[in-house]
Parts: sequence; C-alpha cells; structure tokens
Amino acid sequence: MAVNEGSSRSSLNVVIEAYLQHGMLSRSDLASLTGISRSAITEITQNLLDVGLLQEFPVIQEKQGRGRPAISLRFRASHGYFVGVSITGTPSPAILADMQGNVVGEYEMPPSETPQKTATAIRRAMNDLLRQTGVPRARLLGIGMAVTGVIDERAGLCRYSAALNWRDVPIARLVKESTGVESYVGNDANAVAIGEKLFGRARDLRHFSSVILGGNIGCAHYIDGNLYRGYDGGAGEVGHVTLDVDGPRCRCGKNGCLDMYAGGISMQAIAQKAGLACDSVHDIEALAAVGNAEALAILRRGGQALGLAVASLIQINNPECVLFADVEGFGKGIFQATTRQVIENNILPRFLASTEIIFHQVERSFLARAAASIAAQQYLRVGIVPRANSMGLLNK
Amino acid sequence: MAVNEGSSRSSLNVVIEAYLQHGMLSRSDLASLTGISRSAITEITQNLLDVGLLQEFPVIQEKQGRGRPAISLRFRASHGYFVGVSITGTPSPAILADMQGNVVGEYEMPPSETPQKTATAIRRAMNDLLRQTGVPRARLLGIGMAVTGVIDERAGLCRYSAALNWRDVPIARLVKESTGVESYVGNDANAVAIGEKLFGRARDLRHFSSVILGGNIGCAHYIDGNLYRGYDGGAGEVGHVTLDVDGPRCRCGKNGCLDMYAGGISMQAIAQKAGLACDSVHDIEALAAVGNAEALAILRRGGQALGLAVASLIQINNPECVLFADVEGFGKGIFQATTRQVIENNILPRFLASTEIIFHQVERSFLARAAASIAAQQYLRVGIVPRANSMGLLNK
DNA sequence: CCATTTATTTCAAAATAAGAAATAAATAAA
DNA sequence: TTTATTTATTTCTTATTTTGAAATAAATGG
Repeated sequence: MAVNEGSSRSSLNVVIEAYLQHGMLSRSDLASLTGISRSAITEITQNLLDVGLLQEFPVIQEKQGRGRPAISLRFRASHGYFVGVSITGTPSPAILADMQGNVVGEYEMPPSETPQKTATAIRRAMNDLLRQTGVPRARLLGIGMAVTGVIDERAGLCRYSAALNWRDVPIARLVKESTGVESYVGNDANAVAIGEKLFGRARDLRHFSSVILGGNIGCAHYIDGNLYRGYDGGAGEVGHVTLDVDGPRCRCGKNGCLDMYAGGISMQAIAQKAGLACDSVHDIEALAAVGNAEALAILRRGGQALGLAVASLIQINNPECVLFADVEGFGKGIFQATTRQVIENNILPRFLASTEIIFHQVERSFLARAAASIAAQQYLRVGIVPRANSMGLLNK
Repeated sequence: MAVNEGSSRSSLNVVIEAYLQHGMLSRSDLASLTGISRSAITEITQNLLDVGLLQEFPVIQEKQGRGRPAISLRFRASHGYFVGVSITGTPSPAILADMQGNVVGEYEMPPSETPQKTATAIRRAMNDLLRQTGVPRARLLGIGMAVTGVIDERAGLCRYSAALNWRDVPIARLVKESTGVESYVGNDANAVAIGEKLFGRARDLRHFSSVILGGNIGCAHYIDGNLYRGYDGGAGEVGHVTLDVDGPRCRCGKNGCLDMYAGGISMQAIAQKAGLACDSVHDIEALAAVGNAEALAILRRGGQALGLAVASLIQINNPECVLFADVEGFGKGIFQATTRQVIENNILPRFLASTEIIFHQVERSFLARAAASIAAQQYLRVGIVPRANSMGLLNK
C-alpha cells in the first residue's frame, strides 16, 4: 500500500503546493485559496520567510482596491539552484535555474552516449555552471533530467529509450554518484508539460494537455493541477493512436499510428522519398508555401491526423487547453492551420467554445529549464526545506 | 479563486477519504496508508466510532499472520441512508441505500417528464421507501440523482438533456424543495464510474475508465482515486470521437462519431433499416449467433469502432482498467469479442500487459445505487458528520 | 481628516498530532 | 504448556499547530 495516498496534509505543504501552482500569492490569497486561517498563514509564511524560501515582493499594482494593499510573496530566487539537462541523442544545453525558474547559466552538452559518459558530462556541466555563475555548491539543491523514453520516475530509472538505446538505466543514481547532488529523472513530454505549467503558457491552468511536435509526437496531461502520469507512467502516448488500421506500419508494430503521419521523422522520410529537398519539416513548410503540391499533401495529411487524434483527446479528457509545443519548426504554416481546422470540425460544439488551442515554438533550452523545474518540485515536495522551529515536513 | 484547491487537510478528512476509497481498513492500515501516527489514528477512529459513522467489523480472517490480529473498521450501515434515483426517459427503480451501499429498499418510478413532476415523483418514492423500510426520516441524509446529459454538479443543474428534453433545470433545488432533504445530481456516466469504484469491479483501482454501453456510449474516468470531470464537466465524451470523417452524420452535427456505430440506438436503427427483426441489440447478437450476415456485420462494425476509440483512450490516459458496463444486453457475443480484439491490436505492447479489459452486465438498479453513493460521498466530503468534541470538519 | 475597507499581526485558548511506553492478542518455538 | 516474538492498539504526556477575536496597518473616498 502506498504511503500517503491523497496528498500532503499539513498546512505548510498546502502552502508550498500553492506556490508551486501559482507562483505569486499574498497571504490573503493563500488564506482564501487554502481555507487555512489568516493567523496560521501569517505564522507559516513567517517561517518560510525566515528560512529564506519565500520573499516579499514589492508590489507595483495598477489595480489597487479599497483597503490595505496585499503584499505578494513568492519563492526567493537565490534560495537555491537546480541544474536542468535534456538528455537526447543530440547536443543540447544544460542550464542552471534559480528557485523562480530563471535561467542563470547555460552550458552546451555533447550528445549523450553511454549512461556513464552522460553522468560524467553532467558533472562537467554542473561544475562549469557553478564556476560560471559563482553559485556556491551548497546552494545547488538538485539536478533534473528530461529523458526521451519510458521513465520510472520514482525509481529514477530509464526503462527504455529508443533514441538513446538505453534499457533499465538507473540514471538518477549514476548522476547522484557522479555529482554528489540529489538527482531526478522525468520523461521529456512530462517535462514540457511541467515547463508550460511553471513558466510557459499554462501557468494558471489546472487541466491541460501539452503535445510535443518533435521527431515523434509526445504528450502529457495536467489534471487537477497535477501532472498525471497514468497507471504505470504511460499516459500521453498519443503518438501511437491508430488513425488507419490499413495505414503504414509503425516501428511499434501497429499500423497507421499518428507518428507515421505527423511525427517529424516520418514526415521527413516521406518527403525525401517523394524526392523533396528537405532537412527538416521547416523545409517542407517552405516548399508548401511556394506551392509544391507534394509538400502540401504531406503537411495536410499530417495535420489531419494530428487534428483527429487531438480531437479525440479533447472529447475524452475535456482539457481547458491543448498546448502544442513546436520543437521541429513547423511555424505558422499549413500544418498548424490544418490541425486547427480538423480539431474544430471534430469536436462537439460545447468543447469548441471552452477549449483553447495554442501553438507555440519552444526554445532550445526549454526542456532543460523544465528539467530543472522537475528537480525543484521534487525537492520542495519531498520536503528538505530546512526547519525553522520544527515544522514537520511530511513525507510524500 | 476556488476554496481549498488541493484536497482535504485535516487528518479526519484524510481518514474519511480513505474509507470512501477502500471501504474497510484497520487502524494499522490507516496509519501506514495515510502516514498519520497510530496514536492519532486511535483518537480519530474513536471519535468516528462514538459518532456512529464507523463500526468495528468482526474479523473472520483466513490469512492471519503472526501478531495481534487487526480489527477492521468500516462505515456503520445504519448510520445513515440515501435515496438514489436514475432519471431517464424510461421507468426505473429508485432505491434506498445504507451507508455501506447496501440496497435496503426499492421502488418503481414512472418515467420522468417535467422537472416538477420528477421532483414530486421522487418525494413519493422517498416516502414509500421510508415507510417500507421503517427508516426514520431523520436518518435520511441525502438524495442522489443520476441524469443522462450535461450536468453542472456544483450548481445542481441539468444544463442539457436530450433524453429528457431538459435545459438548465435546477433539479437539485427542486428536489430539495419538494422533499426537504439535501439533494445532489450527477451525470449518469459518472454515476456508473462511482458505482464501479464503490461496489463494482473497480473497488481498489485508482485509475480506470468506465464505458457505458447503452443507447449512447458514455464514459467516465477515475484518476488518482478521484472522479475526473474535466475542465467544465465534459470529460468522457467518447461517444463523439470521430472514427471516419466521411461516416454517417450524427445528431451532434459531426460525421462518423462512435455513437453512430456502437451506440445501441444507432445499431438498432441500422438493423431495422436492413430489415432485421429486432427490438434490442440483444436480438442482433442472437441473429448473428445463428449466422445472419447482416447482423454479424453490424456488430463487427460496432465492435471495431468501439475498440479503436477505447484503444485511443488507453494510449492517451493509461488507465489500469477499462470497465465496460453493458446495460443494453450485448452479452458475451460478437460485439464484445470484436471490441477486445481491436483494442488488443491497436495499443502498444506495454499497455497490452498492464491494462485490464472487463465487460460486465449491470443490473437495473445499478445506476440508482450509484446515484445514492454520489449523495453519500457528497455528504461525507462536505462534512456534516456530527461533531464528537469539536473536530472541525473542513469545508471543501 | 475621518470613516471605510482590506490586509496582516498579536496573543491566548483550544485542538490536534507525535512519541514513548504500556497493554493486548495472536503465533511459533522451547 | 510456557515463553518469546510479533503485530495491533491504547494511554498519557508533551509539543506543535490552528483558530478566533481583537488590534494594528495601510490604503481609498468622501
């Protein structure tokens, strides 16, 4: 039986959770949001201020009401720092983020090879980032990694990654051993969702799905303000939704998976087979823009497939918003337009009005930043916040 | 901003929640499940025993371990009673259930017409049930209603119901006014899921989806041990997942919705149009069983459609189990076999192993019983449990 | 400048939870 | 049959947490 099923109990945890969810809140907000008495809030926030986790934020509010203005509180940026790395097969930035999620340092990582080499590369990245920024090692509170593949977050394991050719790699332990710093792994699609929630477009949303448009299609859901991982961590496999049982065979063994139509890898392969000169989906969009019929067809077919799959998702889960994170470089082209159109045509009118569809391009460091946030969240939830008096931080 | 976002805080609520989720737990179980100290558990359960909500359960355990045997506790059946009604266009039973979800009385309701008549009919049902069972009115703690359609559970409103031809009906208020008893409404698909969780096949599952095979296809999800309603209560509209953009037009205005292939109403309509003599899908199965090609084709097409939609659901949400509640009477026929087959063929191997697929027939009173449970849950969560000393039950 | 409004704090009282040690009820072994 | 061992539950004291009421603060609008 799991320990502590529901969620945190003590008011302290409720308060920390509220800041993880909302970023900036006055004591008054906290009281009405959590139902905890205002006097208790004063006490709890005082402790967190003493400890240095929270900070009062000089308010320059335009819209000020009648009475005494509220003082907003938020995490104190320099309370702690986290390294974030996106472990993919390609070179990618490692970053150092502060407690507010600001990127304070970047470092270019080589593409990951063996787990051991990756751990070593992360140690180098960490050392360079600390030197570069002057952050003392003691203030480094965790290392977060976003990995493409099937991840067991609790165990800190990469169960399987096709891109890295890893199987059952205890990467969290390896990195912890290499660096001496507490380390956490997460799935990259989940990391994107966490990034969207913490500093992206989903800041104040409690229910949303994010869809990663990359070489493959990834997806993750926030439900009731929390990342939903599924029964055994598999939620979000939209990429393998079947669209046509007679469609082309996917590497997963099934036919007509979404990935075969809308995944960057497949689209490029199809384009190259058709004799188009392209190195990325961006090039396909460019060709379509100048009227290339073949390119147009590929993008339309991809958008149609993605639109149908996401329409299903919307009707099954009724998210407040679906966020497409474009990492491949589709931009505002045919693909996006088709996807939107097909979604609109295939959901019930009631969802049409209430579901926001957002496409946006994400930067190279987005995943690394999100990975750092995973570490920050874990750190705060596991509750290693130094104690003021003897606030018992609960085990989760 | 919502009051009390996360979940309950006080240990009392955590304990009640644990019993809502698991039904029967010893103090020891509670302590390890919730992380609350054993001494606190003793105190809390003592209060709940005093109040009469909990009851010690004489254990006849086969598998007894080493030390002192644990004493299981559970809700005391006679602590309170709830009326449950399924409001559909057809005659349906109203039931009286005790705190453990046992049905202690049944009453046959006429088909619902106007909201006002429905409220009156429910009053009659209530009075008869109380008379019939001898339960004192003071012990009737709530009335729960399961309604087919779009429901705003918080407001106690039926936003829209095609089957009843209702629009924005404040049914909870009407029934409360008519009966003087606190009343709650829920969507029928949600009610089925709640029923499965509380006394059906999903008792110990934290993540599952239930699919109602009725005139239309309904669906609801449990996520992390709680019913997930979606951003605006629309989660579970699997019935309108598009399977073929060129398919037959659905009454929702789109083409090729799942309902058009696998909904009982559509299947019957198709069968009748094809000249088959049938009054129910059960008849179609019977015809298929004796080799009728047309009947076979209809069932196969339906099962194929349902299988594909559910395969998508599984890959999107990774539930532990998908429970099909057969209210139409398909039974163990072609439809079920095809659905299973298609699901298996269209999900990733990793889901094949970890996702349980269960079909089962539900009784006529299942929905009414589930509706009563909705009332019970609401009652316990809102926290009107009489106070022993001054246990502050939190607002939710 | 004063009434009003909203935010935050103070402080004593009450409620709650934890921890250690005691007690209970079983089984396994001597 | 004892006796040791194991697991469950309770008791009781202590410490912590939370509340509620009243006080204080900081703004706006006459």
